Amino acid sequence: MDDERLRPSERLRRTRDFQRVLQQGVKLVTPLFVLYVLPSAEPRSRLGIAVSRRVGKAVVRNRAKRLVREVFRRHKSLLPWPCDVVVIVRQAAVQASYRDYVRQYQTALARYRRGQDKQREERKSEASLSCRPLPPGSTGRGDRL
RNA sequence: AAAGGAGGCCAGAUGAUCGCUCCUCGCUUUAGGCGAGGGGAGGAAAGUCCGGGCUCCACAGAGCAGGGUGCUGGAUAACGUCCAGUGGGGGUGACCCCAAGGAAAGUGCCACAGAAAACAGACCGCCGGGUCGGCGCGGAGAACGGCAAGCCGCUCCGCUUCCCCACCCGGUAAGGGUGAAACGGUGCGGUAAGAGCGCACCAGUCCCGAUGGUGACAUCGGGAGCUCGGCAAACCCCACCCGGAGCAAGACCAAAUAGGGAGGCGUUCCCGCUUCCGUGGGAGGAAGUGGGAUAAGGGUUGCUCGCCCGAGGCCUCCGGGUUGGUCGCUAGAGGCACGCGGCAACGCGUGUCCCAGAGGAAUGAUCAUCGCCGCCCGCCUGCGGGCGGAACAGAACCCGGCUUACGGCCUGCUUUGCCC
RNA sequence: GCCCCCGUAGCUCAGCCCGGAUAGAGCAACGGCCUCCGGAGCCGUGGGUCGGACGUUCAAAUCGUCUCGGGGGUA
Repeated sequence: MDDERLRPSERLRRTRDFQRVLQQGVKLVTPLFVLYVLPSAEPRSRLGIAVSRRVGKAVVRNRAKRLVREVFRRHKSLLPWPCDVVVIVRQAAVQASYRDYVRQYQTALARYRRGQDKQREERKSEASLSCRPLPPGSTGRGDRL
């Protein structure tokens, strides 16, 4: 998975998709942005970005989106399986550099993987279930708490 | 050198790696993918303050209302923009600024202060005249008071030329603390006092004429004592302009809901054709279809008229579905160069170039080198090394302006200071 | 894209249409009275670039233009 491209099919474009990820995904808060991660049935991970007008002017918002897109594109291997990811950029990200973005993204996804591994082990001990590491939406909703 | 003021230009460059998007070509193909080549933010892309193009609105027609503009001439597709001028104003100057029609069409407002704030009027003042006036003067009286017969206060009568005080009548606007603004200014004459009442000069206004200019206007001459305050970014008047909406305009394709519920209004007439019924043939009737006139109602984004649409139709409310794709979408009032016309804005001609088209929304990230600026160190005063910095800001249908934000460079200009 | 509203004391608002000089009201703040103390009540006090700039006017919170910030409607 050393693919560093970002095709149109790897982007979230529908309001429905955004709503689903925001409601059912795992929320990961960092100083620069808020990540929502939800495992997906699609062959590839998809990215959606939201930047509020309160963050800054058009130039500032566009730059934030580009940096987030770059981080996602360069670090796809951090996701253990295909996921839909929504990134909500916070105001503190205005002054941050590309390196800051990378650092925050890495730590956030490390936290995500640790949480998922723990869940999987619990589930394995309860009952030997499917080998496919693709949790359905119902467990995803439970992950938020 | 320092301040100032005008105009123009640029918006770091090159390369590598990893990406995004569009176009062309080729291969492959189920959407799609791969390869090659090429294009990919701005001077303001911004604010949305104006003006157009373009598209649609069963036509855009008239009047009213509403909005806008406001010296002149030109430029332009158009403008509230630009250019050239006129008239004002500011600055020592280079230069800059001005919503700059009408206040002798009308209405309204001008706080406080002040006599008075707008066809003038008259508080003080000045002047003239008047009075059972006061005051003054003269005479008389004796009741009352002071008191040494007299005299004074007092009472009555008469006079009053002048001066002073009060009041009344009239003249006048020279002077008057005020105020943002006070009914032309100065001087002389004149007068009871005064006043454009008269005269001289000056300032302004209006009228007439001449000359120059397309014109705004300028200059000159003559006349009228005409002196008529300001505010129309107060209402308003005059002249000119404005149909409405906006690319989410609009066109097509696909999908979905299923002709959903409640209330109200109207459910008419004429003509042609076809079929059927009827009949001796007709008249007539029913259904379908095409056209016309209307009704209810609607459109004409404020109102009125007018116009237009309009027969299982229209209006209002509630409920439900879709909220995907393609086109519009970038070749244009286009850029650049040269020539010509014009003071200029700009126009014309020729040649040449094709120069962003996204759609949860592309144009990016990292690194290196060079160039620029600042600081520090070495130091042969030119170079080397290190660190840091590089503004405002991101196309969303397209143009022309305006305004606002902002880094730097260049050109010639003005004033002041110093040196030669 | 189109359209609208707001900005005045620490806070919530008047005043603006139709200009006139001390810009008001309530709450809050501060001081005093009252009370053993506090609250409530009563009396008093301070606090304003009227979002900013330019203009019109004798005079601007008010009128005009530009601008900044905040909020909303609509397809």
